[in-house]
Amino acid sequence: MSQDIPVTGYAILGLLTFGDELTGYEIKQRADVTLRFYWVSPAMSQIYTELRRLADHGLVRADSRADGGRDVTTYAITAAGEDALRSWMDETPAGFPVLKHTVLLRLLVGHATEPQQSRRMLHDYLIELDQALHDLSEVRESLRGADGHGQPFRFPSLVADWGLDHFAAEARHARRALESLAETDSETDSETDSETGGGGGRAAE
Amino acid sequence: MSQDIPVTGYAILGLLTFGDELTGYEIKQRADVTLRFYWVSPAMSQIYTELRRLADHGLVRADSRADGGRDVTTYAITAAGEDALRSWMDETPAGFPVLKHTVLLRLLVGHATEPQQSRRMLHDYLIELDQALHDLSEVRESLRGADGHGQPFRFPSLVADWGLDHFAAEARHARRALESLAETDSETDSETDSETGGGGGRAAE
DNA sequence: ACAGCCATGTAACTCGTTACATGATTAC
DNA sequence: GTAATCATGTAACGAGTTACATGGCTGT
Repeated sequence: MSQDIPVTGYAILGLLTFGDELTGYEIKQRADVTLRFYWVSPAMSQIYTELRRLADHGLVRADSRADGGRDVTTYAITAAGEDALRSWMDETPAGFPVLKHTVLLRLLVGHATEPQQSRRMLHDYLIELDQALHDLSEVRESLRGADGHGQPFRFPSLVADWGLDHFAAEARHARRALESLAETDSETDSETDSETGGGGGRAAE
Repeated sequence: MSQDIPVTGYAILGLLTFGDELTGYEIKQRADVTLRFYWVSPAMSQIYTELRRLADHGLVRADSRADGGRDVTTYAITAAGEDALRSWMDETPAGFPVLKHTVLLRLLVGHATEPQQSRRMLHDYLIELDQALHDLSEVRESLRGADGHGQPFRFPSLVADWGLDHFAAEARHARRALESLAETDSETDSETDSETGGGGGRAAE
């Protein structure tokens, strides 16, 4: 029946379970602050496409009203939508997370360029991680006060904490890799040297 | 010039920097054991498509020879391919990793179904993580002996260690979330006098 | 003999993106 | 008045998937 809904559709459906009626535009904004960390932030056009599909399936109810001179459409999840979401969660396996980690992909073939390029990349990544940690922290703070047991933001808080830890771990890994590459660098001039470089590592920055 | 190559193309190019000439089939196998953890494991058809494109751009050299009754084509990276890979790594920003984490997506909207469903999902995820950790450990072990400074598997080892830590962290997060959900559960029946479904089974680990 | 792996492709299709187009409201 | 934000779409396209098709080689 409603088997042919892509995951992003369920993600949007999920955003609508938090109570409010939202416009496509607002859904995009919510996705930008939360969904983007664990899934993706779909393009506007994709959101409208998906909302159309969900409406066709009766999973959301579209309310168009003229707000002044423009037509604004808000969307709310229907009972059928809640059913569909639940059966998706209960019956289809979640599947293993997919990581499209360009930083790791490049590090994997680090021998294809100068080590300093890998270090630069890791350094850039650390800066971006800092930003992500900052953004996600703000989200997490905004959930406080309603993150208790039966409260509305219990699950989002759980997920935000997971995400914060994840980014912190990424930063640790990036720093560790940087240290390791710093050793490589100071050894570079001494040509092929097979002994383990535990000794005189130099401070990076 | 060669601007229009998707990341997967560079990933394949990267696999070819480790020395051997590979067939499309072999590239798929290598991708299945390494790339899949940090990028994706492309479908066979995608690999052949990409190899065609890389060959058209002169970034790989295709060697077709008749091996018995069948035509087997092996691919090797060219000097132009090495240049292209290096300038991609040096000149284009890596970008923030994209995480398509269906488990977290579902946990985010955990209020849309029974808590036990979220727990089941996390439990399943832990099992899959175990498998991933096992698989990646084997890869990591296979790199030992050539993971030193100037050695061929230095970077893959760095990345494998990163990945192992990443999966270990994921397992920690999943367990923490499970504990948190277990609390929720035990509070649920004492608070409201709703009927308790199954006889108070408490399995934990 | 038959299953399973090796090996290579084509075709149809879907998700999602970028670019383009439109227009109204709000803030400076 | 003009820039930013709100709001909604269409069109072209690209990456990647599944399904299909083919056939040789290898081990039992």
